[in-house]
Amino acid sequence: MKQISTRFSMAVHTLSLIAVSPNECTGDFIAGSVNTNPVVIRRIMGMLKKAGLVDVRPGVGGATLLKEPGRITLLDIYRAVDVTEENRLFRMHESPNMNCPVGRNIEQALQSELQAAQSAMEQRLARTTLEQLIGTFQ
Amino acid sequence: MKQISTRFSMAVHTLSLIAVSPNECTGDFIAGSVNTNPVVIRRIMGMLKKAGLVDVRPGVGGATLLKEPGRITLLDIYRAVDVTEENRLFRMHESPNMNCPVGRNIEQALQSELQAAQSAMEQRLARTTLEQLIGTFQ
DNA sequence: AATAATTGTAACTAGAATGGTTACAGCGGT
DNA sequence: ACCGCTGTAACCATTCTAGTTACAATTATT
Repeated sequence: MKQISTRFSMAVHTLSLIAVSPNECTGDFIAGSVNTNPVVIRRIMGMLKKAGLVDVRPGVGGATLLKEPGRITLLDIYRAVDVTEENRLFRMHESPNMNCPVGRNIEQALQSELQAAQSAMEQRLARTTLEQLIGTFQ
Repeated sequence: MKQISTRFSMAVHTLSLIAVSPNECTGDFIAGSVNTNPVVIRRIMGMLKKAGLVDVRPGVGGATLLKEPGRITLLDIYRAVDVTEENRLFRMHESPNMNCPVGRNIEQALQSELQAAQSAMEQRLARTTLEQLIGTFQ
């Protein structure tokens, strides 16, 4: 990956819409605001539903938040849309040469640093709630 | 992207090798330790060279660090291997609907949060030097 | 009961990134 | 001149992305 998928920003956009205008939020309406295909939104809604963030009404349409906007963080959304593999931002090359002192030790040494960096990013995401985000422009 | 390319971890591995055993560090030798194809290492070395981190000797072979290991951070290496597009970790969906209050404002509001999260990660990478990393297993 | 709007998925597509591979030209000591 | 190395170009299979078409299932309304 060169960049984290737009699924994440679309999901934030989607939840913001549901929070701001709880009625009228059908997949097509959201797709119109996000400017993408409705199916893309439905896929994202499915992930948000699976994560317990929203309830989607089949047939009649529309969605509601299952948690208050003040209790949904950007990290919750990030995790919901499954944007990284196995919750690891950094991928490491596999099976380095164990006969080499560097090859033997690099994996563990680097892994903990990468994990720390990933955590720093995630904890920053966790500090912002949907409510705060909406508050900046509503 | 599901994950940040192994180019980064391979580059860290490569520089660690050069720091630890300044002689013998030909592309083939490094590739043997990393366990990949020599061309992959040569490509990475080209990027590290372009970033001013190493000097590679064509013809004769081998590479040397252009900065002390204590002055090369993981962030320097991360930046050198060009692992994200335009230095943006998060990609955002484009051209949301400007007729919608959310669509009109989400970009700027979210962008600053994402930038903050990215910075948190990068600053954590900047805190670790090659010297520290090598120190943990040498 | 029929209708219409909506959700939930499956299947397919074009485009791009990844990591590996072969091939070969150019460099530079010996 | 030789030999080993670097620097690239070209190509490949695989995977992810985001969009698209299609259609079955759901549910309020008529």
